Amino acid sequence: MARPLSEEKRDALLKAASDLVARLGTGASTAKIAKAAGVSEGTLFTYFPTKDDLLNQLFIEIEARFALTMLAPYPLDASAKDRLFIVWSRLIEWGLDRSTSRKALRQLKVSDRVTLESRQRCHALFREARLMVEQCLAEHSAPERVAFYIDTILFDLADITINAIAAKPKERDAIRQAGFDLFWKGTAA
Amino acid sequence: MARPLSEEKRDALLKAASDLVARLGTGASTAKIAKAAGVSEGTLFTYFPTKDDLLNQLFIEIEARFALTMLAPYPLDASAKDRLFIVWSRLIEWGLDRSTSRKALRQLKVSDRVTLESRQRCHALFREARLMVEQCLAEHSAPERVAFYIDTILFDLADITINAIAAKPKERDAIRQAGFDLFWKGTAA
Amino acid sequence: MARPLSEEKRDALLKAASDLVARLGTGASTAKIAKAAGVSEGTLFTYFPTKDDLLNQLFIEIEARFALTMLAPYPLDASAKDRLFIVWSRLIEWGLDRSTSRKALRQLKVSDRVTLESRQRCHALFREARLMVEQCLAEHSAPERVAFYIDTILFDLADITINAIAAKPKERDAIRQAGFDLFWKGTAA
Amino acid sequence: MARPLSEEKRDALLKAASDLVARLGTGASTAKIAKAAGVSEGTLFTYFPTKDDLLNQLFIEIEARFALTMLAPYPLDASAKDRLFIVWSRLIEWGLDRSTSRKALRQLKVSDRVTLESRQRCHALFREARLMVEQCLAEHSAPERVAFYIDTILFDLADITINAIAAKPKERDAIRQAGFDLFWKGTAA
DNA sequence: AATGAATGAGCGTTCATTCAT
DNA sequence: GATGAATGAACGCTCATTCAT
Repeated sequence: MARPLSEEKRDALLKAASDLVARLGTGASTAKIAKAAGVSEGTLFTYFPTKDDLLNQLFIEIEARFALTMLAPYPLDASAKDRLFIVWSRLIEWGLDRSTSRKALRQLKVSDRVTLESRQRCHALFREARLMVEQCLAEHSAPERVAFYIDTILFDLADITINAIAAKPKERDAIRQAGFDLFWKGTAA
Repeated sequence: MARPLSEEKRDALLKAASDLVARLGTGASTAKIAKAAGVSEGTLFTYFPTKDDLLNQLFIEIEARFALTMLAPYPLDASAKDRLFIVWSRLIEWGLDRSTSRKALRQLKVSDRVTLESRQRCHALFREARLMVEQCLAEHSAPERVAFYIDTILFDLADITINAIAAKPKERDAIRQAGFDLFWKGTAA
Repeated sequence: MARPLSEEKRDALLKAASDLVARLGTGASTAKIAKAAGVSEGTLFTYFPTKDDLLNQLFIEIEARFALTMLAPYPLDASAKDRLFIVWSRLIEWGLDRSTSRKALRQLKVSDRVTLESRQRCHALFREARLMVEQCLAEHSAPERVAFYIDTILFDLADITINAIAAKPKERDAIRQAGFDLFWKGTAA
Repeated sequence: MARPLSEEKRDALLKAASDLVARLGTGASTAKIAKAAGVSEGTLFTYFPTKDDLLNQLFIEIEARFALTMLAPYPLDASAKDRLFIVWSRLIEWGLDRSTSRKALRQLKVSDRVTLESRQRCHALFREARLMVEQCLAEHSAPERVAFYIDTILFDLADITINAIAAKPKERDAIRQAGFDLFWKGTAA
C-alpha cells in the first residue's frame, strides 16, 4: 500500500454526497459528488467500490452521528417527562441543525438502494437511546404499547414536527412543544 | 375523428408508473413504464408530454383517489370520537389496500420533480375531509393547535401507522387502534 | 375517390415547408410543417408520400415560380446590356421579395435529399431565360465562355449579391449595380 | 496525471465529422461520427461537450486550415495581377484538394447551429489575406467597391468556380482561368 | 379524404465504472 | 493512491410513417 486512504477525502466525499443527495435525490451522479468533494471521478471508487456502497455508507454515517447526539448524558434525577423532553428536544434540534443530513436521510430511507442490512445496523445504534426512552415511559404507558411508541412513533413524529418547524421557523418552540405534548399525552396509559 | 385517446392506455400507463415508481423510485425509466403498460415507448409521450408531467399526474391521480375515499358519507349522529375513528380507519384501510399507491406516493413526495403547484392542488382536495376532522376536534382540542393536528400530524401519523401494520400485518387491528388512541389522547386539550 | 385532393392544402403545406425549412433546415419535422399548414400530421402524407418527396416538390415549386418571374417579356428593342440588366434586376428582386423561398432553396440545394433528377428538371425550366441571356452576351463575350458565364456564374453571382444586400439593405441599389457591373465587365471579351 | 486527451482522437473525430457532415449535412448523428472516428459514443462528448460545439469547432478548424493556406508568402515583386492570381489559385486549389472540407463547410455555413461568434472569429482569420488582396486591387478598382469585391465576391466566386471544376474536372485550368479573368476584369475601375 | 394515436428506431446526452497513466 | 479519459448501456424524447376511426 503506497499511500494510505485519506480520512479527509472520505469525509469530503460523504459530505458532498449528503449535499447532493439531499438536493437531487439518490440519482445524484457520482461525477457531481466527486467534483463537489474536490476529488476526481475515479477516486470516489477507491473509497467506495460502488455507488450503492457510498449510499449505504452515507446512510450509516448520518444515522451514526445522529445516534451519537442522542447518547449525550441525561440528568438522571429529572422526572421521566423532563428526561423524555430532553430526548425529544435533541431529536428536534438535530434535525433543524442538520437539515441537509435530514433531507439526505429522507431520500435514502425511501430508496431501495439502501439495504435491509444497513437499516438494521442503524437500528442497533439507537439501542441506548431507546432504553432511555423505555425507562421514561415505563410508568407512563401501557407496557404492551411501549415498543410501538418507541420504534414506530417517536422518531417519525419528531420528523413530522421538524418538517412543521421548517415550514414555520418562527413558531419553532411552540411547535416543538406541541409535538412533545402530543406524544406525551398520546402515550399515557 | 382519428383514433381517440384511450382512457384504458392512460390508466395502464399510470398504473405501470405507480408500480415502478413504488419499486424503483422516480428514477424508473419511461421505457420500462411503457413496456409494463403494454404500449410502445413513444406512446407514453402522447399521453404525457414529459416524464415530469407523468410523475405529477400520477401524484395528483393517487391523491385524488385517496381524497375520494375520504369523502364517503359519515354517520352524522355518531360521537366526535367515533366519527374521527371512521376517518382514521379509512386512512389506514386505504393505505393498506393501496400499498403500491402509497409507496409510489412516498417516492413522489420526496422528489423535487413533483411541483409545488401539484402539491397545493392536492392539498385542496382534502378540504372536506379536513373540515370533518375539524368538527370532530372542535370540543376536544385546544383551538390554537387544531390546524397543527390536522395539517401536520393526522396524515403523517396515519402513514406511520400503516408502515407499522405493513411490517406486522397480523397485528393490524391492534396497531390501528393504538395509532388512533395516540392521536385522540394526544390531541386532547 | 371520395374527395378530391385540395389544391389549397397542398399549397399550405408547401408554404409551411418553405417557412420551416428556411428557418430550421431540412431537419424541420413533418409534424411541425403539418401544424403550420393547419392540417393534421397524416394529411401531409396524402399529399406527399414521403418527406423526401415533399422536399423535392418544394424545391421544384420554388424554382418553377422563380423561372416564371424570369419569363416576363423583355423589351426587345433595348440594348444587350440594358436587357441583361433587366434580367439581373429580376433575379435580385425575386431574391429580395421572396427571401423565405430563397433561404429554403439554399437549404435544399445543399441537401442530398433533393435528387439529381429534381435538379435537372429545374435546370430545364430556365432554358428560356438562359437563351435570352445568351443573346445578350453574344456580341459581348468570348463564345467559348458564354456557357460558363450563364450556367455557372450568373445565378450564383446574383445570389451572392442578394446576400450582400440582405446584409446592408440600405445600399440595395448600389450593390445591385455593383454586382451587375462586375458581371458585365467581367464577361467582356 | 491520468490519460491525457489524445490529439489523435480529437482529430479523428473532427475528420469523421467533416466526412459525414459533407455527405449527410449537419444532421449526421453523433453516433455515426463516433463510430467513424473509431471511438465510443461517449468519448465524443469528452472532446466536445455538445454536438453544436463539435460543429462549431469543425467550422473553425476548417476555416483556420484554409486561412493558413492563404497565408503562405507571396512574391512581393510580382505585379498586382500576378499576385492576385496566386491568391485565386490557392483558393481554387484548396477547394479542390479539400473537397470534403469544402462540402462540410457549405453545410455548416447554411446551418444556424454555427453561431455568429464562430463566423466572426473565422472572418478575422482572413484579415491578412484580405489585406493582400486589397493591395492588389488598390490601383485597379474603384476604391468604394474594393470592400464589396473582397468581402462578398472573391471567396464566393472562387467557390462557384470550384463547383464548376468539380463538375468538369478535365477543364480545370481553363475554368480556373475563366473565373479569374471574370474577377479581374469585373473589378477594374 | 382527413385525422391524430400508435409505433419503434434513432437522436443527443449522461452515467457508473474501469483502467492507462 | 490519484487521476480523468474511455466505455457502451441507458436515458428522456422526437421522428417519419402507418392505420384505425
